[in-house]
Amino acid sequence: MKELLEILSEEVGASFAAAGIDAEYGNVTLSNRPELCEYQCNGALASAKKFHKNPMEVAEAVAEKLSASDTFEEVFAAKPGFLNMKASPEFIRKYLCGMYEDTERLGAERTANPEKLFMDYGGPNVAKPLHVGHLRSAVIGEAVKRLARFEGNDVTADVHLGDFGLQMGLIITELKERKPDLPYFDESFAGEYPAEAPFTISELEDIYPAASAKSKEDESFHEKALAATKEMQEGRRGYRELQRQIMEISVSDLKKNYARLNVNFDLWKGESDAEPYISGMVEDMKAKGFAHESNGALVVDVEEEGDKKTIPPCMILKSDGAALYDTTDLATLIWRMKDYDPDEVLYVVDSRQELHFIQCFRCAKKTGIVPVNKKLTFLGFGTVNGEGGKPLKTRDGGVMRLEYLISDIEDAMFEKIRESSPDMDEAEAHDIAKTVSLAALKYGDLKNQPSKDYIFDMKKFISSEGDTGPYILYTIVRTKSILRKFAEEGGDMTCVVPAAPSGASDKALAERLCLFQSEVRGACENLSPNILCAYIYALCNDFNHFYHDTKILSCPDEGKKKGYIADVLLTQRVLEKSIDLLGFEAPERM
RNA sequence: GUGUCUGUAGCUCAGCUGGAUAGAGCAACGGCCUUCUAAGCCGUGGGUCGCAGGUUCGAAUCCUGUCAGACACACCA
Repeated sequence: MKELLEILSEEVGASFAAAGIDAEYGNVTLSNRPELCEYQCNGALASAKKFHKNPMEVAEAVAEKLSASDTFEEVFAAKPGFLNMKASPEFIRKYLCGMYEDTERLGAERTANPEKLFMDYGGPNVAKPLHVGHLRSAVIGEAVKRLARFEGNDVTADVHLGDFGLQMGLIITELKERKPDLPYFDESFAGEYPAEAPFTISELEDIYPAASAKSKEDESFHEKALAATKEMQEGRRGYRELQRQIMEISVSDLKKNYARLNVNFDLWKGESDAEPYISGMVEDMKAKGFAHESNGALVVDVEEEGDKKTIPPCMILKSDGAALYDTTDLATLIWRMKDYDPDEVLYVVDSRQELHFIQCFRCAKKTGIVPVNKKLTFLGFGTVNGEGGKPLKTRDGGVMRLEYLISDIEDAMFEKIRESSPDMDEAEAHDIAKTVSLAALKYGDLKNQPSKDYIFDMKKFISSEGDTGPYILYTIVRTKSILRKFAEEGGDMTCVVPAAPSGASDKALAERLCLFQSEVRGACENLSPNILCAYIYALCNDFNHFYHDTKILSCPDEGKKKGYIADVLLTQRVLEKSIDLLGFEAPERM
């Protein structure tokens, strides 16, 4: 189906053309003065300069033309030259029917230009527990992925594990100090390494912070870690085996955590998967003259004309010859291009890494790793702050682990449920707490613009008042409850059909429903799930208003009642489809 | 120091390519449950859109300057 505003714009545009003005001035938007009208067009004002016509006269001429249209119930010109419109109930009914018949996509068309998209989000480091910093990448990335797929794009999602950098050297060095007798450290060892890893996930989680702290104080420890990193990268057998073991243990733990967040990846590749491409890439860059030495390191200049500030060169190898994040990110692009040949690679990463990606992208294009016609996109997100605007920390100032954050919000939600429904079965209350708290967390994050920092306020997130996840879910639960009751009372769902809205609140609801596809498209095109959040919040408001305004099940007029039920059903479908795209779900009751 | 981003109600934020009296939510105050889940709904108060200029019929939105804050500036990722 065409988008509602597109249909209206075309019709208004035709009237502009008939009045001798370019049809594109007929662009229709939602009204910002709902008391006056539902839709407006400012084209007459905008065209005044170019066509040297009195905007008011233009608006009146267009209104005159449109007054005969079945699409509009009312069209009038206002003061300086606004064109104000109301859609006819019959037009709305037809549009709703179109959405209603398409149970899969609710009338939303796929993009006319589907592309092959490769997404890089998540970005956890192996051996380091997930912390709040990983939340946004996962949550935003997952939503963007689902939106892009819904729009008809071919999307591959890669978690891109951090498993090839200094943190591996730190772990190896620390482990060597703790258990020096392990065969991994014996260079002359030629036998089979044990199948069992020499550590558990919780040991690993203890080793990394200890090593990290040590390397900051102890210069020699730091140097050992650097050396170990390089040896691991160069393929020292025992270290590679350790790296593999660390990976294996971490990945199964990470998968659990991401599953808990309802976040899924197609690929569980890591930085280390780029290793086979590194030496060839370096040689190629040298041979073609892109790379040169600078202060002992190997770099590629990426400055371009028009830069407002000097962009530091992209570093390919450190002065000790080891790889670093530029190296693996570039070499990773090699296999992504070779194996997947995407039209676009999209990175959902902390915005503080923007400069790094500018360097990488330029270098990749300059050296031919990525053809110039492909898109490399950086979607940077802001920081999660605590109250007071400083980055969220634990009470003792440490990094907030993601699983604790999730548990805390789940516990708080459970308490809330116990208070409001003391009779509910405890197991069910736990189930619901899980579903609702995840929605609270994800919606609380996604409703913000990705690029902006936001303040994490647990009380606000789990509140069901205002623009929150629980409020959205509560509204969905209401729709389900009505539909359940309708069926229980013997209502026949198969002969329910949308009706022309007859009152103010059902018309407002109906017209909001009609906007579904344009909002989804807007969210997808702008990489902004917050647009969809704002839409479903408005839809929930409209629905709740309608709900309080209307006797639905006890409506004496059978025809009207069927129309109301259709509205409820369509509301439910639109909301559930939307939250599915955002990456969470609703319970049956709450 | 250089660059990027942010500055809208007490708090947290929306405001699309400039358009009609700047919108929500929270908090405050006041109403609404014998009727489909009150985790809801309705209402009241609250703003010189950081500041100063400029562009024009018209600016929160565009331009310049200025103040304040956040972030980034090659061998961590």
